[in-house]
Amino acid sequence: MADDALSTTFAALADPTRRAILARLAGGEATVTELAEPFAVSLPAISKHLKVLEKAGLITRGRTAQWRPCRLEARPLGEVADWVEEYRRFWDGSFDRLAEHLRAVQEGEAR
Amino acid sequence: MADDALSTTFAALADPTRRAILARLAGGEATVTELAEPFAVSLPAISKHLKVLEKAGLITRGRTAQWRPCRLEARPLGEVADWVEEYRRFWDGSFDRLAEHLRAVQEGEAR
DNA sequence: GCTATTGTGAACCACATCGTTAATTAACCG
DNA sequence: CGGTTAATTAACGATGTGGTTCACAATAGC
Repeated sequence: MADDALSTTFAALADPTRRAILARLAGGEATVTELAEPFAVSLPAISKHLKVLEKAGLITRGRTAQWRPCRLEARPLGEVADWVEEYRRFWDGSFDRLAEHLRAVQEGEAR
Repeated sequence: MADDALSTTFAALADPTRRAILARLAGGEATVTELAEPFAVSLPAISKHLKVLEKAGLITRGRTAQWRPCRLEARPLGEVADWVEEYRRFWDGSFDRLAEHLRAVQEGEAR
């Protein structure tokens, strides 16, 4: 995988388990076992997912006794939002209609 | 890789070459050789990237003589935008300040 | 029909990813 | 100290990714 920040973030988000973990953390901090509870995978698997999320800067982990509470860190999501926003005009309708209008005009000229 | 639509889209975006291809296509249709020109990789490598983008629904390909012009299809990006928007309150500042306020209040009560 | 251009397919390699089980670290508690 | 709980590390396997080179299909144009 490419090692630039945006690629790392997108790669971290390309997994439903990891996105579900983020959704859970949006409701507040949670420990690893709490996060693992809804999934039919082993604890080490969850631990690996958390490491991916941490490397992407999407979570941080504290340390309270033997628990390692995870917190959501959404700044990288802000960068994703900024990136995708550049393309908004291509999907929000107005551009499609404009493009079709332009194509129609062009065909008219060709005739 | 997971096979749900959102995961496929995120995975397709987790590569700077593919994002650059999308950026190029935002300026209009282009052929495979045109798209390959800025990159120091072989044509088959670009062909594979295009296949990934096509499977994610991010591009469509026409067929004019021996050229296969590519077009940007941004609808999946709209889904990405919708997904990330759910988390906006976690990075746009106001929430951080609110959270800190709540923590401060809680500490006050604990004293 | 021959040749050049455009693009894909097949086969292969190096390496990353996602999962497992078993062992290990770290901390609490009686 | 000994036992329990929480979580990570290590080692392994299956599969996917991204790149290569070489061969091939499809079309244009002489």
